[in-house]
Amino acid sequence: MTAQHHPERRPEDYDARVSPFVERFAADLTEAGMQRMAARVFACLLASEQGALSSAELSERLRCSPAAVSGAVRYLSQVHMISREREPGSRRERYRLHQDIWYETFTNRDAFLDRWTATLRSGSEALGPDTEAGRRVRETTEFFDYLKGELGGLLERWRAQRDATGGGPGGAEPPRARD
Amino acid sequence: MTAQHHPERRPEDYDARVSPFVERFAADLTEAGMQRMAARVFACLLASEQGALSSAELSERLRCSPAAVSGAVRYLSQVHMISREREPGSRRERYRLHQDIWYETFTNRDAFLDRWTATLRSGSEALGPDTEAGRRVRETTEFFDYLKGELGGLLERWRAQRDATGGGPGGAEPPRARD
DNA sequence: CGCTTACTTCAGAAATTTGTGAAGTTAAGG
DNA sequence: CCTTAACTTCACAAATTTCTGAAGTAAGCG
Repeated sequence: MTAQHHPERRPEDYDARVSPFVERFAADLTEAGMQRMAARVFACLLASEQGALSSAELSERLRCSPAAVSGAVRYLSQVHMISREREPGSRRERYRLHQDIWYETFTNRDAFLDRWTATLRSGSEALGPDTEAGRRVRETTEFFDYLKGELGGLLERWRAQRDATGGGPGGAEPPRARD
Repeated sequence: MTAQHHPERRPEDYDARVSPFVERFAADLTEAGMQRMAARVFACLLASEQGALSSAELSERLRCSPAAVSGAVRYLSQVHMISREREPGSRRERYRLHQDIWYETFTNRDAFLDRWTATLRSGSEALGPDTEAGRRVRETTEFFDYLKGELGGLLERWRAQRDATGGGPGGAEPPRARD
């Protein structure tokens, strides 16, 4: 019944060494506003050898019901942090972290920023151009606009830097096949 | 009973024009993980003429109990988004948005990033340097380190740009006295 | 074709968060 | 001093979130 097909570390290592990290990082994410189970699933995938696990593997490692996993992965794929793929010739589904997970995730934050700036713009109109409150809200709008504008470049630079470093000696990262 | 000492817009304007904005922006913040009442108080201060309100004013505008305001402002000052000041010769306290609120707020996010990178570093050790999971977690650590490093400069550049713009013609923003 | 596995959905129990009224504390002002 | 205003703290009620077991659906496999 246990999933030992992969050249992963021995299962007992998960509990002893990996689980504490998963739970701690999940707690960090939860504190920052993420749903708890979604955070646990995400952290568990991050710490998995392949960056992908099935529902059964997740519910075993996290000691929670398949139902809880189901809810969490639905959320995570809605916000584009994971993708779901079917193992061919099996009804087992695998939930996989996106390639370039942080690039993806932070890019999707644009949607948040757009909503916020829309709200703020309507607010600055309601307050009027000749009030201090209006000025403050306008400045806030400009801040988030600026942030949005900068974010893209920042992410690109990080990607470039990472790829440059990874290309050095030490064989850290084989240029991952796109599929 | 009503506070009409300030050259604010007429009180009825708050309900009709400002409150919808306050509630909408508060909802945006809540959706992003902020406590609801804290978000409402913050949004209300943002939309206030002076960037500062007393507990009574807040509980009137938000139609909530003084107790709820008390809890929210405690939280907001813990995370350094507002400061509390006493009006001299009065037992009325005012809660004031920090100057440079976004600069401050995002700078304080460093604490979050520090906690995350600490967790991630311990995780990459637990996973070991020769595993794909370890590599992934290490890359994540590096991403957040990079983010932290860039954030300071980004904020400085925004501040510089804003101050430059504000200094132009049109008298948009008098160089705010530090006190 | 049914059997079985793998996942999803749903109703509800449990836990957590949120906000209130009431009582308490502190300090201004007569 | 005593009164009163302004906030805080606390206990509890209400609302919300979170997770589970049970029942349902779909697809591989014999």
